[in-house]
Amino acid sequence: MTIRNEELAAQFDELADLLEAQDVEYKPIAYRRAADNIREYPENVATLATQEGTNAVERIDRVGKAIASKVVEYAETGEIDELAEKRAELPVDMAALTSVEGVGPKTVGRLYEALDVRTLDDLETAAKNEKIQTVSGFGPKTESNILDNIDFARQSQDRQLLSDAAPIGAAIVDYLTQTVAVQRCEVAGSLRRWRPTIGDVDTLVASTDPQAVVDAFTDWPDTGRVIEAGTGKASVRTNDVRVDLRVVDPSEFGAALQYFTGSKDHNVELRNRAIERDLKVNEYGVFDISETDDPDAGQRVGDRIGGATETDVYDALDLPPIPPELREGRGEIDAAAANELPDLVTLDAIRGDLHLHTDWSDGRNSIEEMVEAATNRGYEYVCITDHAKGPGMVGGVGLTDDQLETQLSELRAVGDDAEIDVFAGVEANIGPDGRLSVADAVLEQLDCVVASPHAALDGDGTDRLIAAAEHPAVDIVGHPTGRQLNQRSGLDIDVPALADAAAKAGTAVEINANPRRLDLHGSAVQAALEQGATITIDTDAHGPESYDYLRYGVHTARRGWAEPSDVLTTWPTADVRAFLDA
DNA sequence: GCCGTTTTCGGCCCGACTGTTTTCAGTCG
Ligand SMILES: Nc1nc2c(ncn2[C@H]2C[C@H](O)[C@@H](COP(=O)(O)OP(=O)(O)OP(=O)(O)O)O2)c(=O)[nH]1
Ligand SMILES: [Mg+2]
Ligand SMILES: [Mg+2]
Ligand SMILES: [Zn+2]
Repeated sequence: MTIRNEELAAQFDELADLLEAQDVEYKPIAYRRAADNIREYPENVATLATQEGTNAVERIDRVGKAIASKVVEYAETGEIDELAEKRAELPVDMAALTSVEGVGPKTVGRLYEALDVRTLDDLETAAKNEKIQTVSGFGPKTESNILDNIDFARQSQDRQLLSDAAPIGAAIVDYLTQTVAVQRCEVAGSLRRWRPTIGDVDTLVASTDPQAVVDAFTDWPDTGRVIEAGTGKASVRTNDVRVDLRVVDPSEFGAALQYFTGSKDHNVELRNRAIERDLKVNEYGVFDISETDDPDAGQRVGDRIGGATETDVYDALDLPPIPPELREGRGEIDAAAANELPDLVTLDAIRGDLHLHTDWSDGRNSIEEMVEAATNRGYEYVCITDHAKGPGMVGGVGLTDDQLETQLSELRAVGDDAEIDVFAGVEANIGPDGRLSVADAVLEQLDCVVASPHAALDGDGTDRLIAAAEHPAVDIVGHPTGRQLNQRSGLDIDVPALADAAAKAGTAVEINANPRRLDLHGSAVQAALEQGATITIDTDAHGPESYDYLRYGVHTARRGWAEPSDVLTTWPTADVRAFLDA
């Protein structure tokens, strides 16, 4: 069983926390940055470590010799010596304890030393028995806050789906916009960057009366508990999610929007670029501090260069504006500096959808209804790809080879009457051995074959998917990992290897736009494009209303640096037909 | 521990809020 990047990253996050508890400087940050990059790496890092050694691992940004050798150590032995030592010195359930709001590594360290607190249960007992307030530096408020927050920490803390968080963001923006003191209000954070999952809803307001805005915010009918409420910043929890608010003066809105949109890594990189230029960037603006004695003297020291708009901020750093979807600290600042930012794909550029279901399998509508809805959306073509029979098809919904041939004639008949082009396709299952659930003789008659995994979604899927991508009849590898957000992580894939094979075989790799999937995700798309792969954005709609998933797919493509020409479904019908025929 | 179109050593983003403290540490964004 391979070690997932997530598991590997968690080791370094824990080591970071243990070191921070011991007042070690800088290393915790170094380990966390490395952990973040390992987590996002488009190949399995443990496999890389075993097969190619430390040099290959050191290619990961922020991973140097020391961390690379620890990666190899973990991949080979399942343990990291230094981590084991630190755990012995501080034998606590670090992840659980720090999941309590307001409890960080230092608190964990001190409560272990003073009260032998190792687990959430220990923490609860200590708080209930009023032991925590006896520790110096802690008081009754800290103790009761901890007690209040323990129950929440015990619940699973899933991130919200983008599609669930978006309406919450719209609701709070709507509410705040009606507040008199609010001049402008925008969603920021991961929601503005279209991350597939959202930790909290970040909202930015421009106002000259911050207190009034914070008051309105905590009075919001959806507000459950107020986590904190200061003069220009507040956080609350609704039933579903945490909502953060930041309020700034209208003249500072751009700098604040830049700050609050993030990502954190992007902000740090941007601010470092500022330092190189004797500038300071914060959420209030860009400041020239070359003539300033003490740049740390306050938030607005130096000569203000700008900050009314986001473009001001980037401009002051000699950069073109960077679209929010790119702001993940994955090379976008270097690309911007070199004027090599991609010309990102847009919703308008999409001309069709190549992965759709009807009531011939598990869809809710007829072929005609799906085609009509696509026509009304202004599409130039669709491809109907009902499930073929096979593993993972619940209740035997899939079509047999005979049924597929029957449906093919039906699709041709509908196509003859339709205003748009109707391609005949199928969604075939990719078995664990890479074989498809439909006979080659049937596949060859169809215009477009989507091959995708539906069962046995554990472990490494690279060989399996490459086998499918190289099948002569296959045109698209659909939802490649098979992940379901918050449910299952799906197959582990060496994305560059899959993309390379797909590019050579003339097979497209899908971004499945269903917001429960978003598969491939942004950084995988970026890796795939680097190998020259063609991407297709499909909704996998099982009814006309699901065509609206498209926007999640398009923004995921943008997160993967995709330009229109990279995306098959922006191509005109004739070019798509040529791609499918080839 | 990591990193480098001024560096292979000397820096490492910057600020708000809370609770505890009598001036700041910890946590979080
Ligand atoms: N400069 C700087 N900005 C930060 C830092 N932490 C957070 N931010 C900014 C960038 C983030 O996108 C923004 C909102 O913070 P969040 O913790 O909500 O992160 P974000 O929304 O990106 O992800 P999330 O889905 O909420 O986990 O605040 C930091 O340490 N330094
Ligand atoms: Mg957020
Ligand atoms: Mg936030
Ligand atoms: Zn499907």
